[in-house]
Parts: sequence; structure tokens; C-alpha cells
Amino acid sequence: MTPTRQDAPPRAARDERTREARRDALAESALTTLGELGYARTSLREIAANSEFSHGVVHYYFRDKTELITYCVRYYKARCVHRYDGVVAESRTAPELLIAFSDKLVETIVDEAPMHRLWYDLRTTSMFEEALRPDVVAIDASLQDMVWRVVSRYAELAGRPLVVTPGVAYAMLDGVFERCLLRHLAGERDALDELRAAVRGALPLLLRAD
Amino acid sequence: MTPTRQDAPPRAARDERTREARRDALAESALTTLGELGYARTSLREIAANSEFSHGVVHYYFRDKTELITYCVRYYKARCVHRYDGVVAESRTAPELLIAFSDKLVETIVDEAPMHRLWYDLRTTSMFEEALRPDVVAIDASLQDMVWRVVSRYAELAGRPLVVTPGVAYAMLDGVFERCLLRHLAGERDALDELRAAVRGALPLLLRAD
DNA sequence: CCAGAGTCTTGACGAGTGTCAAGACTCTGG
DNA sequence: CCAGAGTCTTGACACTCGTCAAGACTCTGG
Repeated sequence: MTPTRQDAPPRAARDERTREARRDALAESALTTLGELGYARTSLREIAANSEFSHGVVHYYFRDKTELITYCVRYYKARCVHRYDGVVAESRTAPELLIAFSDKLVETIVDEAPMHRLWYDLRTTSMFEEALRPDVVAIDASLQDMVWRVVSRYAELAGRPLVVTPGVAYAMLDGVFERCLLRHLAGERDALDELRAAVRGALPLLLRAD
Repeated sequence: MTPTRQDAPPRAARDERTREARRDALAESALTTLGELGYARTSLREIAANSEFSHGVVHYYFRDKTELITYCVRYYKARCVHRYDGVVAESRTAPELLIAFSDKLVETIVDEAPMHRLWYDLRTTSMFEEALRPDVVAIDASLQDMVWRVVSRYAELAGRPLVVTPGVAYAMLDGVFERCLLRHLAGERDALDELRAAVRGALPLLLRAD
């Protein structure tokens, strides 16, 4: 066998890597577009216009629109489900974690509002389109775990047990977050402060009364 | 002046009433269609197909699609915001109200699932389309009031004050409800029982510890 | 340098959309 | 019974969409 140079891998392998890079680039452009327009109004031409390619190239890297969207959804998930792990790891007391977590929520609702509304859009759309449901359910479960890591660590630091299930804890916090996102997008000034206050007030309620 | 017969009002008045009846009939058909397909995939032809009229008639009674949708949204609101008033009026103790309210939530999530997912669809869509936002915000406020009537009456019967604002109480319950709706639509059997249990477990948390 | 595989652009297609105009139908006042 | 206002249907329009085929461009192995 002819030995291959290590810094020049065989053709197929290199192609596979650039191919993956192209798919990721298209996914980035797609996510930008989806965050601006929403699922229903996002067209392949608009996605391509937000990329460096023309509209036909999408079908060169993805079988159809559904495959692109699915790829985007998974791409998105991989990027966001560990958003609060730092908060969990670095907080030393329960009040400290409460403050860091609520601040982080406010930060992300400001910095990543389009991605958040896209997620709610996809989740709602999955109530009508079964094709989206498996991926949405998987992400929802990941988000529930993410919240549970925060909440259970909070309880641990507080030295008091939780009185809610992971599902209910996630649903409650998510409800608060979604409502504040809507109000923030509607331009309500105090939405952010209320989110912070709401979370700081709500988390202690999930602990057994001492 | 020639007196008009009381059981035969002038032409214009009668026309106005039948015109209103037509608009309501179209709104009913539109809501059915919207609940089945969602906001984005509902077309005027599909709405007309679910009515006794042809597709052109929509523009005879509504200026454009937006006016029809707006009319539908308000029509929907008027029908649903007093859903739990009976529960509030008839319950005599806090535990009784808790049971009646949670049962009613389960009942409506089963019987009116399409309308509920439509509401979430509209609310999410309003994050992208400003035209929908005023009506959505108004309905959201009505729903918050609706929940607050339940929750505050519950606190009153329990003889303990609430420790959350109306907005947070609504957001938390709505989050639990939305999550269970999604799971119910996904065919998860225990979604309904979990909704019931979640609400019965959650409402007491909103009262000051005794 | 050149053939050929790989990559990307362009333009077309059929289906579906909101909108509207022209005309057919219906009902009623005189 | 008839004219005309009111109501509804039909068919067309301009447009956008996902998809795909034909060809142009790019890059590289030999």
C-alpha cells in the first residue's frame, strides 16, 4: 500500500469535511433567516440570499427543505442546551446561583431573542406538523434536563428538597420565559426586570417550606 | 313620518343583521380550518371549502385576509375567556375549587385542543408579525385576568395570601398547560393525568406558607 | 496543461396563494 | 310580473414557492 501524507488526507475524506462545512454554513444562514421571518415565511431563496450561495445549491447539499430544517434544528440544539452549565458549576451558594441564573436568562433573552422565538415557533408548529414532532420532543426533553440541572443544584445548595417534578419545573420556568420574550419583543421596557424578579421569586417556591 | 312595523325593520337594518351572521359563519369556518392547519397553512380557499360558500365570497364580507383573521381572533376571544367563571362561582372550599379547576383544564384540553393550539400558534406568530400583536396582547391580558380570578378566589377560600403577581401566576399555569397540550397532541397517554396532578400540586405553591 | 469530477448558477416547471373583476343568480319592492 | 339592488360564483391575474435539469465554472490528479 502506498502511504498517504498525513497533512493531505485522501480526496474523499477532505471532500466530506468541506461538504460538512457547507452544510453548517447553510444551516447558519437558515437559522438567521428563520429567526427573522419564522418557520412559515422562510423560503429557500431567502435562506440562500442570506448566504454566499444561490438558491439552487440547497438541493445540492440537502435532499429537500425538510432535511435542511431538521438539520438546522439539531444544529441549534447542540449549540444551546448547555447555556447554564457554567452558572451551575460556578455558583457556591443558593442565592448566588439564583442571581446568576436569572441574570443569564435576561442576557440570553436580549442577545438571542430571534433564536428563542424560533424555538417557540418550531414547537408550536409541531402541534400541527407531525414531521417536526420527533425533533421537537427531543429538544424539549434536553431543555427540561437543562433546567433540572439548574433547579436541582439550587435545591442542593439550599439544603431543601424540591416539591415539583422536572417536567413541571421546566414548564413553569418556560412559561415565564416565553411570556417575557413576547413582552420584550413587543417593546415593553420592564419585561426584563420582571423576568429577573419573577425567576428570583419563583425558584424558592419550588423548594419545600422550611 | 310613516310608522314602520316593528316585526319588519327597514331594509338596511335587516341586511346589516344577515351580513353580521354571514361574517360569523365565515369566522366559524375559518376557526375550524385554522385549528386544523394552523395559521400559516390556512388559505382562503380552504376556509371557503369548510363553509357553504365559494372562495370569492370572503372578499365580499372582508376587505382582505388580515381583516378576516383579526375578526376571527376577536370572535374566538369572546367565546373562551369566561371558561372557568362557573368553577369560581360554584366552589365553596379551596380544595373543591382546586379539583374543579384542574378537571376543567383537562376537559378543555381534550375537547378543544385545536382551538388551544391555534391560540399558541397565533401568539407565537405575533412574535414575528407585528400586525397580530395588538390583538394577541389584548387576549393575553384577558387570559391573565381569567387565571387571576381563579387563583385569587382560591387564595381567598384558603385564607392565605398569594405570593406571586398575576402575570407570573398566569405564565406558570400557561406553561404547564402548553406543555401538556403538546404531549397530549403527541399521543402521550399520561399527559392528562399529569396535567391534573401538576395543577393540583402547583396552585398551593402560590400561597404563602402557613 | 488538460480531461474530468466536483461544485455552483441559472432558468424553467407546476402547484398554490391573495386578490379582483365580470357576470350569473336570487330576492323583493313596486 | 319585472327591474334592479344585493349576493354569490367563476375564472383569471400576478406572484411566490419547492424542485430540478442543463449547463457553466473550478479545481486537481496525472
